[in-house]
Amino acid sequence: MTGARAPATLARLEARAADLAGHTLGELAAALGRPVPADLRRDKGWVGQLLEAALGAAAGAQAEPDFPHLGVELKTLPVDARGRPRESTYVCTVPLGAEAHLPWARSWVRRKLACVLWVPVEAAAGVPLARRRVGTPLLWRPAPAEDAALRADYEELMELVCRGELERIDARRGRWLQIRPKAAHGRVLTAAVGADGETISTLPRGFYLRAGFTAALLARHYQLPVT
DNA sequence: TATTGATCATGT
DNA sequence: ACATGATCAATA
Repeated sequence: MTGARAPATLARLEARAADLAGHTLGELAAALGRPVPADLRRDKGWVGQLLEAALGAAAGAQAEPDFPHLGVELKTLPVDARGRPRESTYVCTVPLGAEAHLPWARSWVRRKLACVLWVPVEAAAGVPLARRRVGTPLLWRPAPAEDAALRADYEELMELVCRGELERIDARRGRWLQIRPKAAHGRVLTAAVGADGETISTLPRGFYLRAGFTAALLARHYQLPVT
């Protein structure tokens, strides 16, 4: 078997995700008949894909949520021994053309983050991949304050994009939402609008949620210490 | 050690 | 080329 069937309801999805908590990636892989790579260096998406299969997410669907009928996006979250996120979370590509003018309410970012099933996965250095454990899942919808904070970042960043001032954007901008390169390698180019309205070629960028944002989400839900 | 900028695999 | 899934590795 390569994966489970998609849960019919939100309650079933949550229940299935809850059942995964406490199990190791090795156990999941064995149950699904998938080999465990020695490390993630050449297979960075392995953990996410394993959880997709275990939960019955639609595979290879583009520009669609992982569970289209439920409107739910699945995100695994690598966490340290204390349960705090180790990495930022990729959200989506930054629109550099006409889509760049979309207001927050209709933006790609907001759609992606409308309803997310976060699944923490142990990722402490030194713990072998097969022995890493899955944590307790969290189904999340942005609270009004979270939505407003993300909107502020989005508007600040996208204004620069719209003005053709992409060069002024680096990962330091944005309180919670940041923009960073997102490409197979540094020579990839995509079309964008320049400062004088002309078409230019530039490195594709992606929106990422800072680890501090996801840390706050988990802390609020699980009552972890906020250090 | 946290963060930024670069990169890996796969499918359409 | 761009979407999915992210982590790696150099730097601050």
